[in-house]
Amino acid sequence: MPSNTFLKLGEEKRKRIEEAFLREFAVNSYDEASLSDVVKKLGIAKGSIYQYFEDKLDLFMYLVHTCNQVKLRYVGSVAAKGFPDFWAYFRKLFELGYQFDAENPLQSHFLHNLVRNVNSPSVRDLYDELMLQSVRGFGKMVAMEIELGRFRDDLPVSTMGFMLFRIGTSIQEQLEVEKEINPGKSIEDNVPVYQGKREVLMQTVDNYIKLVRPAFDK
Amino acid sequence: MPSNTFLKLGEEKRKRIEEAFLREFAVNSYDEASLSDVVKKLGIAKGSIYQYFEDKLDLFMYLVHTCNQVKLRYVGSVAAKGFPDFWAYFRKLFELGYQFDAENPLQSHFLHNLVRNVNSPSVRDLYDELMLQSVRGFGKMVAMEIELGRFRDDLPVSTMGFMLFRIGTSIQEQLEVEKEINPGKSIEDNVPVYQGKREVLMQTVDNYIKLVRPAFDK
DNA sequence: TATATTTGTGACTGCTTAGTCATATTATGC
DNA sequence: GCATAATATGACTAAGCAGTCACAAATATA
Repeated sequence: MPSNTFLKLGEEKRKRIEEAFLREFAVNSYDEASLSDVVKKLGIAKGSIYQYFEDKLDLFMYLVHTCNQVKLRYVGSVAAKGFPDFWAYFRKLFELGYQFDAENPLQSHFLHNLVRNVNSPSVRDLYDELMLQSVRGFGKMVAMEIELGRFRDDLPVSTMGFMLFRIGTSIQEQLEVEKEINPGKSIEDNVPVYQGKREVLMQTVDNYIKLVRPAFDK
Repeated sequence: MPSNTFLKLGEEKRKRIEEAFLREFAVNSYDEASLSDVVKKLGIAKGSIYQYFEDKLDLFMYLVHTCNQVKLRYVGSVAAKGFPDFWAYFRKLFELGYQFDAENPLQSHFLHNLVRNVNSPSVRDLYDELMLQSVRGFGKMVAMEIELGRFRDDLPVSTMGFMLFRIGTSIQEQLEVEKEINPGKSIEDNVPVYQGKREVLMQTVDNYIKLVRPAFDK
Protein backbone atom coordinates (compact mmCIF):
# COMPACT_ATOMS: atom_id res chain seq x y z
CA MET A 1 0.00 0.00 0.00
CA PRO A 2 1.12 3.53 -0.65
CA SER A 3 2.80 5.60 2.07
CA ASN A 4 1.23 8.65 3.69
CA THR A 5 3.78 10.69 1.81
CA PHE A 6 2.09 9.64 -1.41
CA LEU A 7 -1.43 10.17 -0.15
CA LYS A 8 -0.56 13.64 1.14
CA LEU A 9 0.96 14.55 -2.19
CA GLY A 10 -1.76 16.85 -3.47
CA GLU A 11 -4.37 16.02 -6.06
CA GLU A 12 -2.51 17.36 -9.06
CA LYS A 13 0.87 15.72 -8.61
CA ARG A 14 -0.62 12.47 -7.34
CA LYS A 15 -2.86 12.16 -10.38
CA ARG A 16 -0.04 12.96 -12.74
CA ILE A 17 2.07 10.18 -11.22
CA GLU A 18 -0.77 7.68 -11.08
CA GLU A 19 -1.71 8.30 -14.67
CA ALA A 20 1.83 7.97 -15.93
CA PHE A 21 2.14 4.57 -14.32
CA LEU A 22 -1.33 3.51 -15.44
CA ARG A 23 -0.28 4.29 -18.99
CA GLU A 24 2.99 2.39 -18.65
CA PHE A 25 1.23 -0.70 -17.29
CA ALA A 26 -1.52 -0.35 -19.90
CA VAL A 27 1.00 -0.46 -22.71
CA ASN A 28 3.46 -3.01 -21.33
CA SER A 29 3.20 -6.14 -19.29
CA TYR A 30 4.18 -5.95 -15.64
CA ASP A 31 7.66 -7.23 -16.30
CA GLU A 32 8.25 -5.08 -19.35
CA ALA A 33 7.00 -1.94 -17.67
CA SER A 34 9.95 0.23 -16.68
CA LEU A 35 9.80 2.45 -13.64
CA SER A 36 12.99 4.12 -14.82
CA ASP A 37 11.26 5.16 -18.02
CA VAL A 38 8.24 6.57 -16.22
CA VAL A 39 10.16 8.66 -13.74
CA LYS A 40 12.22 10.05 -16.61
CA LYS A 41 9.04 11.08 -18.42
CA LEU A 42 7.58 12.48 -15.21
CA GLY A 43 10.73 14.39 -14.44
CA ILE A 44 10.90 13.11 -10.89
CA ALA A 45 13.61 11.13 -9.16
CA LYS A 46 13.62 7.37 -9.08
CA GLY A 47 14.00 7.40 -5.32
CA SER A 48 10.73 9.25 -4.89
CA ILE A 49 8.80 6.21 -6.09
CA TYR A 50 10.33 4.27 -3.25
CA GLN A 51 9.11 6.87 -0.81
CA TYR A 52 5.62 6.37 -2.15
CA PHE A 53 5.57 2.59 -2.55
CA GLU A 54 7.31 -0.45 -1.13
CA ASP A 55 8.35 -1.67 -4.53
CA LYS A 56 7.14 -2.23 -8.09
CA LEU A 57 4.56 -4.82 -7.10
CA ASP A 58 3.18 -2.60 -4.34
CA LEU A 59 2.69 0.21 -6.83
CA PHE A 60 1.08 -2.17 -9.30
CA MET A 61 -1.32 -3.58 -6.74
CA TYR A 62 -2.33 -0.11 -5.68
CA LEU A 63 -3.25 0.70 -9.28
CA VAL A 64 -5.17 -2.56 -9.66
CA HIS A 65 -7.19 -1.87 -6.55
CA THR A 66 -8.02 1.73 -7.33
CA CYS A 67 -9.02 0.90 -10.91
CA ASN A 68 -11.09 -1.99 -9.70
CA GLN A 69 -12.90 0.24 -7.26
CA VAL A 70 -13.66 2.77 -9.94
CA LYS A 71 -15.05 0.07 -12.21
CA LEU A 72 -17.03 -1.37 -9.34
CA ARG A 73 -18.78 1.95 -8.92
CA TYR A 74 -20.22 1.31 -12.38
CA VAL A 75 -20.90 -2.43 -12.58
CA GLY A 76 -21.76 -2.58 -8.90
CA SER A 77 -24.42 0.10 -9.22
CA VAL A 78 -27.04 -2.42 -10.28
CA ALA A 79 -28.16 -5.77 -8.88
CA ALA A 80 -29.32 -8.84 -10.77
CA LYS A 81 -32.56 -8.75 -8.84
CA GLY A 82 -33.71 -5.59 -10.51
CA PHE A 83 -33.82 -7.20 -13.93
CA PRO A 84 -36.47 -9.36 -15.60
CA ASP A 85 -33.93 -12.12 -16.19
CA PHE A 86 -30.24 -12.86 -15.83
CA TRP A 87 -29.47 -12.00 -19.44
CA ALA A 88 -30.86 -8.51 -19.16
CA TYR A 89 -28.52 -8.03 -16.20
CA PHE A 90 -25.61 -9.62 -18.07
CA ARG A 91 -26.25 -7.23 -20.93
CA LYS A 92 -26.41 -4.27 -18.58
CA LEU A 93 -22.97 -5.16 -17.22
CA PHE A 94 -21.50 -4.48 -20.63
CA GLU A 95 -23.35 -1.21 -20.98
CA LEU A 96 -21.93 -0.12 -17.64
CA GLY A 97 -18.54 -1.41 -18.70
CA TYR A 98 -18.77 0.75 -21.80
CA GLN A 99 -19.65 3.75 -19.69
CA PHE A 100 -16.73 3.09 -17.36
CA ASP A 101 -14.44 2.86 -20.37
CA ALA A 102 -15.73 6.09 -21.88
CA GLU A 103 -15.36 8.04 -18.65
CA ASN A 104 -12.13 6.46 -17.39
CA PRO A 105 -10.17 5.50 -20.48
CA LEU A 106 -6.84 5.15 -18.76
CA GLN A 107 -8.19 2.93 -16.00
CA SER A 108 -10.07 0.92 -18.57
CA HIS A 109 -6.96 0.39 -20.66
CA PHE A 110 -5.04 -0.61 -17.58
CA LEU A 111 -7.62 -3.23 -16.61
CA HIS A 112 -7.81 -4.43 -20.17
CA ASN A 113 -4.11 -5.04 -20.29
CA LEU A 114 -4.27 -6.80 -16.93
CA VAL A 115 -5.74 -9.83 -18.66
CA ARG A 116 -2.45 -10.21 -20.44
CA ASN A 117 -0.48 -10.46 -17.25
CA VAL A 118 -1.46 -13.98 -16.32
CA ASN A 119 2.04 -15.16 -16.99
CA SER A 120 4.24 -13.07 -14.82
CA PRO A 121 4.92 -15.06 -11.70
CA SER A 122 4.95 -11.80 -9.77
CA VAL A 123 1.36 -10.92 -10.56
CA ARG A 124 0.03 -14.40 -11.19
CA ASP A 125 -1.44 -14.71 -7.70
CA LEU A 126 -3.07 -11.32 -7.92
CA TYR A 127 -4.61 -12.16 -11.26
CA ASP A 128 -5.81 -15.57 -10.10
CA GLU A 129 -7.44 -13.93 -7.12
CA LEU A 130 -9.28 -11.41 -9.28
CA MET A 131 -10.37 -14.12 -11.69
CA LEU A 132 -11.56 -16.42 -8.93
CA GLN A 133 -13.52 -13.52 -7.46
CA SER A 134 -15.23 -12.96 -10.79
CA VAL A 135 -15.83 -16.66 -11.39
CA ARG A 136 -17.32 -17.03 -7.91
CA GLY A 137 -19.55 -14.05 -8.56
CA PHE A 138 -20.91 -15.68 -11.69
CA GLY A 139 -21.18 -18.98 -9.80
CA LYS A 140 -23.40 -17.34 -7.21
CA MET A 141 -25.61 -15.89 -9.92
CA VAL A 142 -25.87 -19.29 -11.57
CA ALA A 143 -26.86 -20.85 -8.25
CA MET A 144 -29.49 -18.14 -7.81
CA GLU A 145 -30.91 -18.69 -11.28
CA ILE A 146 -31.07 -22.44 -10.66
CA GLU A 147 -32.86 -21.73 -7.39
CA LEU A 148 -35.37 -19.63 -9.30
CA GLY A 149 -35.88 -22.49 -11.71
CA ARG A 150 -34.61 -20.46 -14.65
CA PHE A 151 -31.28 -22.20 -15.30
CA ARG A 152 -30.83 -25.91 -15.90
CA ASP A 153 -29.69 -27.92 -12.90
CA ASP A 154 -28.06 -30.92 -14.52
CA LEU A 155 -24.52 -29.54 -14.60
CA PRO A 156 -21.94 -28.40 -12.04
CA VAL A 157 -22.41 -24.78 -10.99
CA SER A 158 -18.66 -24.31 -11.36
CA THR A 159 -18.75 -25.26 -15.03
CA MET A 160 -21.60 -22.88 -15.74
CA GLY A 161 -20.05 -20.05 -13.72
CA PHE A 162 -16.70 -20.45 -15.40
CA MET A 163 -18.37 -20.47 -18.79
CA LEU A 164 -20.17 -17.21 -18.07
CA PHE A 165 -16.91 -15.63 -16.99
CA ARG A 166 -15.25 -16.84 -20.18
CA ILE A 167 -18.07 -15.53 -22.34
CA GLY A 168 -17.39 -12.08 -20.97
CA THR A 169 -13.71 -12.20 -21.81
CA SER A 170 -14.41 -13.84 -25.17
CA ILE A 171 -16.52 -10.93 -26.27
CA GLN A 172 -13.75 -8.39 -25.85
CA GLU A 173 -11.23 -10.83 -27.23
CA GLN A 174 -13.24 -11.45 -30.37
CA LEU A 175 -13.61 -7.73 -30.98
CA GLU A 176 -9.85 -7.47 -30.75
CA VAL A 177 -9.18 -10.42 -33.04
CA GLU A 178 -11.60 -9.03 -35.58
CA LYS A 179 -9.88 -5.63 -35.35
CA GLU A 180 -13.00 -3.84 -34.17
CA ILE A 181 -11.05 -2.53 -31.23
CA ASN A 182 -7.33 -1.91 -31.03
CA PRO A 183 -6.24 -1.11 -27.47
CA GLY A 184 -2.62 -0.75 -28.51
CA LYS A 185 -3.52 2.06 -30.84
CA SER A 186 -6.26 3.70 -28.82
CA ILE A 187 -4.04 4.08 -25.77
CA GLU A 188 -1.54 5.90 -27.97
CA ASP A 189 -4.28 8.16 -29.25
CA ASN A 190 -5.53 8.76 -25.73
CA VAL A 191 -9.02 7.50 -26.50
CA PRO A 192 -11.15 4.85 -24.75
CA VAL A 193 -10.88 1.19 -25.71
CA TYR A 194 -14.40 1.11 -27.16
CA GLN A 195 -14.36 4.61 -28.65
CA GLY A 196 -17.11 4.78 -31.27
CA LYS A 197 -17.74 1.07 -30.96
CA ARG A 198 -20.77 1.06 -28.72
CA GLU A 199 -23.04 -0.47 -31.33
CA VAL A 200 -20.54 -3.14 -32.35
CA LEU A 201 -19.92 -4.05 -28.73
CA MET A 202 -23.58 -4.36 -27.82
CA GLN A 203 -24.34 -6.23 -31.04
CA THR A 204 -21.63 -8.74 -30.18
CA VAL A 205 -22.95 -9.03 -26.64
CA ASP A 206 -26.42 -9.67 -28.01
CA ASN A 207 -25.05 -12.30 -30.38
CA TYR A 208 -23.28 -14.07 -27.57
CA ILE A 209 -26.37 -13.98 -25.38
CA LYS A 210 -28.48 -15.30 -28.23
CA LEU A 211 -25.92 -18.06 -28.74
CA VAL A 212 -25.42 -19.23 -25.18
CA ARG A 213 -28.89 -18.64 -23.74
CA PRO A 214 -30.16 -22.05 -24.82
CA ALA A 215 -27.15 -23.56 -23.05
CA PHE A 216 -28.12 -22.09 -19.69
CA ASP A 217 -31.88 -21.61 -19.70
CA LYS A 218 -34.02 -24.45 -18.46
CA MET B 1 14.80 -21.85 -39.31
CA PRO B 2 17.65 -23.88 -37.93
CA SER B 3 20.97 -24.12 -39.75
CA ASN B 4 22.29 -27.27 -41.40
CA THR B 5 24.80 -27.43 -38.60
CA PHE B 6 21.95 -28.02 -36.19
CA LEU B 7 20.16 -30.53 -38.39
CA LYS B 8 23.36 -32.50 -38.96
CA LEU B 9 24.00 -32.60 -35.24
CA GLY B 10 23.13 -36.21 -34.58
CA GLU B 11 19.95 -37.51 -33.02
CA GLU B 12 21.21 -37.69 -29.47
CA LYS B 13 22.74 -34.26 -29.07
CA ARG B 14 20.00 -32.58 -31.09
CA LYS B 15 17.30 -34.07 -28.92
CA ARG B 16 19.11 -33.15 -25.76
CA ILE B 17 19.31 -29.53 -26.87
CA GLU B 18 15.74 -29.40 -28.14
CA GLU B 19 14.38 -30.85 -24.95
CA ALA B 20 16.34 -28.50 -22.73
CA PHE B 21 14.88 -25.51 -24.54
CA LEU B 22 11.40 -27.00 -24.63
CA ARG B 23 11.57 -27.32 -20.88
CA GLU B 24 12.82 -23.77 -20.44
CA PHE B 25 10.02 -22.37 -22.58
CA ALA B 26 7.50 -24.66 -20.91
CA VAL B 27 8.38 -23.28 -17.50
CA ASN B 28 8.95 -19.63 -18.37
CA SER B 29 7.39 -17.16 -20.74
CA TYR B 30 9.33 -16.29 -23.88
CA ASP B 31 10.84 -13.19 -22.34
CA GLU B 32 11.67 -14.79 -19.05
CA ALA B 33 13.25 -17.81 -20.65
CA SER B 34 17.02 -17.50 -20.45
CA LEU B 35 19.24 -18.97 -23.13
CA SER B 36 22.20 -18.37 -20.86
CA ASP B 37 20.66 -20.60 -18.23
CA VAL B 38 19.93 -23.39 -20.67
CA VAL B 39 23.38 -23.51 -22.20
CA LYS B 40 24.85 -23.59 -18.73
CA LYS B 41 22.69 -26.57 -17.84
CA LEU B 42 23.48 -28.22 -21.16
CA GLY B 43 27.19 -27.61 -20.72
CA ILE B 44 27.56 -26.14 -24.18
CA ALA B 45 28.79 -22.71 -25.23
CA LYS B 46 26.44 -19.81 -25.73
CA GLY B 47 27.86 -19.20 -29.17
CA SER B 48 26.80 -22.64 -30.35
CA ILE B 49 23.16 -21.66 -30.14
CA TYR B 50 23.89 -18.89 -32.60
CA GLN B 51 25.41 -21.40 -34.97
CA TYR B 52 22.18 -23.39 -34.83
CA PHE B 53 19.65 -20.55 -34.90
CA GLU B 54 19.41 -16.97 -36.07
CA ASP B 55 18.35 -15.72 -32.67
CA LYS B 56 16.07 -16.46 -29.73
CA LEU B 57 12.89 -16.00 -31.74
CA ASP B 58 14.11 -18.28 -34.51
CA LEU B 59 14.79 -21.01 -31.98
CA PHE B 60 11.40 -20.47 -30.38
CA MET B 61 9.56 -20.63 -33.68
CA TYR B 62 11.34 -23.81 -34.60
CA LEU B 63 10.11 -25.41 -31.38
CA VAL B 64 6.56 -24.16 -31.96
CA HIS B 65 6.48 -25.62 -35.41
CA THR B 66 7.92 -29.00 -34.52
CA CYS B 67 5.61 -29.38 -31.52
CA ASN B 68 2.66 -28.34 -33.61
CA GLN B 69 3.50 -30.92 -36.21
CA VAL B 70 3.73 -33.65 -33.61
CA LYS B 71 0.37 -32.70 -32.16
CA LEU B 72 -1.11 -32.52 -35.65
CA ARG B 73 -0.15 -36.13 -36.19
CA TYR B 74 -2.63 -36.90 -33.41
CA VAL B 75 -5.52 -34.48 -33.84
CA GLY B 76 -5.14 -34.51 -37.61
CA SER B 77 -5.48 -38.28 -37.79
CA VAL B 78 -9.26 -38.09 -37.83
CA ALA B 79 -11.76 -36.08 -39.85
CA ALA B 80 -15.07 -34.63 -38.73
CA LYS B 81 -16.78 -36.53 -41.51
CA GLY B 82 -16.10 -39.87 -39.94
CA PHE B 83 -18.22 -39.05 -36.90
CA PRO B 84 -21.97 -39.27 -36.33
CA ASP B 85 -22.06 -35.61 -35.31
CA PHE B 86 -19.77 -32.68 -34.62
CA TRP B 87 -19.74 -33.25 -30.89
CA ALA B 88 -18.45 -36.78 -31.19
CA TYR B 89 -15.60 -35.36 -33.25
CA PHE B 90 -15.07 -32.52 -30.78
CA ARG B 91 -14.85 -35.06 -27.99
CA LYS B 92 -12.42 -37.17 -29.95
CA LEU B 93 -10.11 -34.19 -30.33
CA PHE B 94 -9.64 -34.16 -26.57
CA GLU B 95 -9.01 -37.88 -26.46
CA LEU B 96 -6.32 -37.45 -29.08
CA GLY B 97 -5.00 -34.45 -27.21
CA TYR B 98 -4.74 -36.58 -24.11
CA GLN B 99 -2.86 -39.22 -26.03
CA PHE B 100 -0.48 -36.61 -27.45
CA ASP B 101 0.11 -35.33 -23.95
CA ALA B 102 0.77 -38.79 -22.55
CA GLU B 103 3.23 -39.70 -25.28
CA ASN B 104 4.93 -36.30 -25.68
CA PRO B 105 4.80 -34.67 -22.27
CA LEU B 106 7.49 -32.11 -22.96
CA GLN B 107 5.95 -30.95 -26.23
CA SER B 108 2.56 -30.89 -24.56
CA HIS B 109 3.84 -28.74 -21.72
CA PHE B 110 5.51 -26.42 -24.19
CA LEU B 111 2.31 -25.94 -26.16
CA HIS B 112 0.34 -25.54 -22.96
CA ASN B 113 2.58 -22.74 -21.83
CA LEU B 114 2.35 -21.12 -25.24
CA VAL B 115 -1.12 -19.90 -24.38
CA ARG B 116 0.48 -17.72 -21.75
CA ASN B 117 2.66 -15.91 -24.22
CA VAL B 118 0.02 -13.66 -25.70
CA ASN B 119 1.66 -10.69 -24.06
CA SER B 120 5.17 -10.72 -25.37
CA PRO B 121 5.32 -8.37 -28.31
CA SER B 122 7.99 -10.63 -29.80
CA VAL B 123 5.72 -13.66 -30.04
CA ARG B 124 2.39 -11.90 -30.21
CA ASP B 125 2.15 -12.21 -33.99
CA LEU B 126 3.06 -15.87 -33.90
CA TYR B 127 0.45 -16.55 -31.27
CA ASP B 128 -2.21 -14.57 -33.09
CA GLU B 129 -1.48 -16.54 -36.23
CA LEU B 130 -1.85 -19.84 -34.45
CA MET B 131 -5.06 -18.75 -32.77
CA LEU B 132 -6.54 -17.43 -36.01
CA GLN B 133 -5.68 -20.74 -37.66
CA SER B 134 -7.53 -22.59 -34.95
CA VAL B 135 -10.49 -20.20 -34.97
CA ARG B 136 -10.75 -20.47 -38.75
CA GLY B 137 -10.67 -24.25 -38.47
CA PHE B 138 -13.61 -24.17 -36.10
CA GLY B 139 -15.31 -21.61 -38.32
CA LYS B 140 -15.12 -24.00 -41.25
CA MET B 141 -16.59 -26.78 -39.19
CA VAL B 142 -19.41 -24.51 -38.08
CA ALA B 143 -20.11 -23.57 -41.69
CA MET B 144 -20.18 -27.26 -42.60
CA GLU B 145 -22.57 -28.10 -39.78
CA ILE B 146 -24.85 -25.26 -40.83
CA GLU B 147 -24.71 -26.58 -44.38
CA LEU B 148 -25.75 -29.97 -43.09
CA GLY B 149 -28.63 -28.35 -41.27
CA ARG B 150 -27.32 -29.44 -37.88
CA PHE B 151 -26.22 -26.09 -36.46
CA ARG B 152 -28.41 -23.01 -36.15
CA ASP B 153 -27.96 -20.44 -38.87
CA ASP B 154 -29.17 -17.26 -37.18
CA LEU B 155 -25.77 -16.12 -35.91
CA PRO B 156 -22.44 -15.09 -37.45
CA VAL B 157 -20.20 -18.06 -38.18
CA SER B 158 -17.31 -16.10 -36.68
CA THR B 159 -19.06 -15.82 -33.32
CA MET B 160 -19.82 -19.52 -33.23
CA GLY B 161 -16.33 -20.50 -34.37
CA PHE B 162 -14.68 -18.27 -31.83
CA MET B 163 -16.89 -19.67 -29.11
CA LEU B 164 -15.93 -23.24 -29.97
CA PHE B 165 -12.28 -22.28 -29.85
CA ARG B 166 -12.79 -20.66 -26.46
CA ILE B 167 -14.64 -23.68 -25.11
CA GLY B 168 -11.58 -25.75 -25.86
CA THR B 169 -9.25 -23.44 -23.98
CA SER B 170 -11.78 -22.98 -21.17
CA ILE B 171 -11.80 -26.68 -20.43
CA GLN B 172 -8.08 -26.85 -19.74
CA GLU B 173 -8.21 -23.53 -17.95
CA GLN B 174 -10.97 -24.64 -15.63
CA LEU B 175 -9.09 -27.83 -14.77
CA GLU B 176 -6.16 -25.64 -13.83
CA VAL B 177 -8.21 -23.19 -11.79
CA GLU B 178 -9.82 -26.07 -9.94
CA LYS B 179 -6.38 -27.56 -9.29
CA GLU B 180 -7.15 -30.77 -11.15
CA ILE B 181 -4.06 -30.22 -13.22
CA ASN B 182 -0.94 -28.34 -12.26
CA PRO B 183 1.39 -27.88 -15.22
CA GLY B 184 3.90 -25.99 -13.12
CA LYS B 185 4.33 -28.98 -10.86
CA SER B 186 4.01 -31.74 -13.43
CA ILE B 187 6.73 -30.29 -15.61
CA GLU B 188 9.02 -30.35 -12.58
CA ASP B 189 8.10 -33.96 -11.94
CA ASN B 190 8.62 -34.83 -15.59
CA VAL B 191 5.10 -36.13 -16.02
CA PRO B 192 2.43 -35.25 -18.60
CA VAL B 193 0.03 -32.39 -18.00
CA TYR B 194 -2.98 -34.69 -17.67
CA GLN B 195 -1.18 -37.53 -15.89
CA GLY B 196 -3.82 -39.69 -14.23
CA LYS B 197 -6.52 -37.18 -15.07
CA ARG B 198 -8.05 -38.83 -18.12
CA GLU B 199 -11.41 -39.38 -16.47
CA VAL B 200 -11.59 -35.87 -15.04
CA LEU B 201 -10.65 -34.37 -18.38
CA MET B 202 -13.20 -36.33 -20.37
CA GLN B 203 -15.85 -35.73 -17.74
CA THR B 204 -15.24 -32.00 -18.01
CA VAL B 205 -15.33 -32.21 -21.80
CA ASP B 206 -18.63 -34.06 -21.58
CA ASN B 207 -20.00 -31.44 -19.22
CA TYR B 208 -19.01 -28.64 -21.55
CA ILE B 209 -20.52 -30.42 -24.53
CA LYS B 210 -23.70 -31.04 -22.60
CA LEU B 211 -23.75 -27.37 -21.66
CA VAL B 212 -23.07 -25.77 -25.00
CA ARG B 213 -24.78 -28.23 -27.33
CA PRO B 214 -28.15 -26.52 -27.08
CA ALA B 215 -26.40 -23.29 -28.02
CA PHE B 216 -25.18 -24.66 -31.34
CA ASP B 217 -27.60 -27.39 -32.40
CA LYS B 218 -30.54 -26.39 -34.50
C1' DT C 1 15.03 32.77 13.38
C1' DA C 2 16.90 28.27 14.52
C1' DT C 3 16.15 23.51 14.84
C1' DA C 4 13.90 19.18 13.66
C1' DT C 5 11.36 16.51 10.47
C1' DT C 6 9.79 15.27 6.20
C1' DT C 7 10.39 14.88 1.38
C1' DG C 8 13.13 14.91 -2.97
C1' DT C 9 17.32 13.50 -5.50
C1' DG C 10 20.17 10.89 -8.94
C1' DA C 11 24.49 8.60 -9.13
C1' DC C 12 25.41 4.14 -7.96
C1' DT C 13 25.22 -1.06 -7.05
C1' DG C 14 24.49 -5.49 -8.46
C1' DC C 15 22.28 -8.19 -11.42
C1' DT C 16 20.65 -10.29 -15.83
C1' DT C 17 20.14 -10.60 -20.60
C1' DA C 18 20.79 -11.44 -26.00
C1' DG C 19 24.06 -11.45 -29.06
C1' DT C 20 29.23 -11.16 -30.95
C1' DC C 21 33.69 -12.59 -32.39
C1' DA C 22 38.50 -13.82 -32.30
C1' DT C 23 40.32 -18.00 -31.22
C1' DA C 24 40.59 -23.02 -30.48
C1' DT C 25 39.14 -27.48 -31.63
C1' DT C 26 37.50 -31.04 -34.54
C1' DA C 27 36.24 -33.17 -38.94
C1' DT C 28 36.88 -33.69 -43.88
C1' DG C 29 39.17 -34.24 -48.28
C1' DC C 30 43.33 -35.29 -50.71
C1' DG D 1 50.01 -36.54 -42.86
C1' DC D 2 48.64 -32.16 -44.19
C1' DA D 3 45.61 -28.41 -45.43
C1' DT D 4 41.19 -26.73 -45.57
C1' DA D 5 36.69 -26.28 -44.01
C1' DA D 6 33.25 -26.76 -40.42
C1' DT D 7 32.11 -26.36 -35.75
C1' DA D 8 32.64 -25.20 -30.79
C1' DT D 9 33.98 -21.82 -27.36
C1' DG D 10 33.36 -18.33 -23.60
C1' DA D 11 35.00 -13.84 -22.40
C1' DC D 12 33.13 -9.72 -23.76
C1' DT D 13 29.84 -5.81 -25.19
C1' DA D 14 26.07 -2.92 -24.64
C1' DA D 15 21.95 -2.49 -22.69
C1' DG D 16 18.39 -2.94 -19.52
C1' DC D 17 16.40 -3.21 -14.91
C1' DA D 18 14.82 -2.66 -9.63
C1' DG D 19 16.22 -0.95 -5.78
C1' DT D 20 19.58 1.91 -2.46
C1' DC D 21 21.49 5.61 0.04
C1' DA D 22 24.09 9.65 1.36
C1' DC D 23 22.97 14.00 0.75
C1' DA D 24 20.14 18.27 -0.43
C1' DA D 25 16.12 20.86 -0.23
C1' DA D 26 11.87 22.09 1.59
C1' DT D 27 8.67 22.27 5.17
C1' DA D 28 7.04 22.19 9.87
C1' DT D 29 7.82 23.12 14.69
C1' DA D 30 9.47 25.70 18.57
